[in-house]
Amino acid sequence: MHIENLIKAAIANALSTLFGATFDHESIVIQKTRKEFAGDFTLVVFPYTKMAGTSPEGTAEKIAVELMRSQNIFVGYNVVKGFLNLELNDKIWLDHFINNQQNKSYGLKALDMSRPPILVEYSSPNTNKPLHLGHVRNNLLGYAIANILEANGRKVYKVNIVNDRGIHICKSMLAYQMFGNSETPETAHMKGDHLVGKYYVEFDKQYKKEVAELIEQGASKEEAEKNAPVMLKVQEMLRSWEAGDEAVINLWKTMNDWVYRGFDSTYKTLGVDFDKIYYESDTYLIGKQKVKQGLDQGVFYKKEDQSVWIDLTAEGLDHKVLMRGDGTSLYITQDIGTSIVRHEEYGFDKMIYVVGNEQDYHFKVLFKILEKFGFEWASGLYHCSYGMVELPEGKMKSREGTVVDADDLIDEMINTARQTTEELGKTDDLSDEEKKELFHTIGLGALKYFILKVDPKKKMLFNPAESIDFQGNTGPFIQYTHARIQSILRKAGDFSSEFEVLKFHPKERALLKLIYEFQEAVILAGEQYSPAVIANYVYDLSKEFNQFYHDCPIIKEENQQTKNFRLHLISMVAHIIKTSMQLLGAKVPYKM
RNA sequence: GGUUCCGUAGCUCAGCUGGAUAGAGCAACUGCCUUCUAAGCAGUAGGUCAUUGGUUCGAAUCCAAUCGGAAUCACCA
Repeated sequence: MHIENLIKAAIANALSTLFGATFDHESIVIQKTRKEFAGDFTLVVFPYTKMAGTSPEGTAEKIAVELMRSQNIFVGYNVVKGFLNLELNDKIWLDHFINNQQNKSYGLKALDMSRPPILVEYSSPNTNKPLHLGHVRNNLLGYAIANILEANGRKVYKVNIVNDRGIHICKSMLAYQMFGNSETPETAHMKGDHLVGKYYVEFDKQYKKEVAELIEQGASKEEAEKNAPVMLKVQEMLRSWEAGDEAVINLWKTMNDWVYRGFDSTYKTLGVDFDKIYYESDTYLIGKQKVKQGLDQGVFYKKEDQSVWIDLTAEGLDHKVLMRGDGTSLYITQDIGTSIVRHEEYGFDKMIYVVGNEQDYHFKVLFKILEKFGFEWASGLYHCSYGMVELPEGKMKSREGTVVDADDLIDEMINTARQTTEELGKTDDLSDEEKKELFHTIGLGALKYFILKVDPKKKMLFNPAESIDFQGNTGPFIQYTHARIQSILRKAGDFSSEFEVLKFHPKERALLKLIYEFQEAVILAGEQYSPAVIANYVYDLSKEFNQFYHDCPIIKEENQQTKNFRLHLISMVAHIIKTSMQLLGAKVPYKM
């Protein structure tokens, strides 16, 4: 950061000298010079042509001459139309490198515990079926965003809200009662979440069958859907649950436990975790309480049928129902309660909800409601709205069986990593244990990078065939680059900390610049809640390293000073690659 | 229908608050491994930045309209 400030200050001074008026550093806009031109930073001079009273070229020339006269951070310049390309003194790059190369937390800010924490809510599964590709994007985004915010110096707590109650889980429970024959994950040899998911599908099958039968007997579609025996039974079951019926509650606990064990295993292989897990069955009552309180405060109003509403028409939104006529709670009821509880527990000044963009409206309403309650912290709520994951054949539909299961997907990635690695045969000397770990690292690295490299806000297309590609702009490419550097460092053994460089190779300079830019990438990623910024950065860095590797000898370099410098340079590149991948929640191998 | 988001190479994506000749990867074609890991590097080809207007020294980027796509507008989550 400081290099840019240095340059801006120099330019501001030059402008003042030339044109009299005072210039604020902030008002100076410089950009990186495009690589087809000589130079490091570029000043666009069009804004100053009027003041200079001459052509863009003339203006640029004037500014350049003054800059060259007044300071020594630039060693050269060239003017192309209205663009002044400035060449920085190599010493500036070198100093930045030397000052930071030993810093293990380069690019990361120290935690500032004097500020309130940030909460990041992600994952938020329903407990009636296993996790799928959509949840994978959610989990990877949430985990990475939490890392990135922490890298920007903020204490972050990762929280999860599990939607463990409601009609969806009752459907699985009912189907299990009907067809389950008391099987368990152990006897069925299935992960608990998959077993419960199986009965969710069973319910739907049975329901469709009954609806079809009723229609055949002369019922209308609506009647059939409303009166199908399993539908009536499942509603009955939900009422029993709310009434605390012991048998129902026990079954609910048992099946949810199966699901949690399944989720835990998926979370573990995925490498994500939480500081606190909230359960809807605990928080929905608090939400109801708050809604009643809001009613007393006059923030909400009640209709004749006893349902509770809020009027948001003045805010450009609509009327929104907050509690059913029969007093039961809705999704938003629970969210109101949960946010208040969380603020009491953590005193956060910011809470990020990582939730798909299909819920944009929901969060607008939620934030507005909390604002109307008068909570100051409501202004710190942010919906990190990400796009849906689509398959080449279109949207995933659980009922049509087109979902990509998270566990299957992970297995497939790890398998492909194994196959590819074994074909290349570079790691035959690793132990079985090491190989297992390596395949996991590469498979998940590929998956995570593939998903995180696209801007969260955009919907993304997941093509199974392409996602398992390990060449080009992929996780394994970046991991490979890291392994390559480590291999060189192993071969180099100990090397002197002394080095001196008189003139950089263009590829060396390019790497030094990218090293400098890492700090900016971390900041930008934090501001935009976008792991993609880090992903794109680390890809550029890896690509640049591979070019350098191709063009410049390292161990074989004869000049000892240059060789030492290059070894230090690539150590730092490797460290930044590792750090970047860690921010994304991915690991790097030392050999692959 | 109302609101919101999106439209960049055959495909998947970059392109930061407006700046130079719009960049990568995949797919296609062509070179480079007795030399630090070829999961690499280099090259060829591929574009009316959906369309039309507007704002200005300058627009893929900002504004408007049109076309195309998606989400949402439930006493679902």
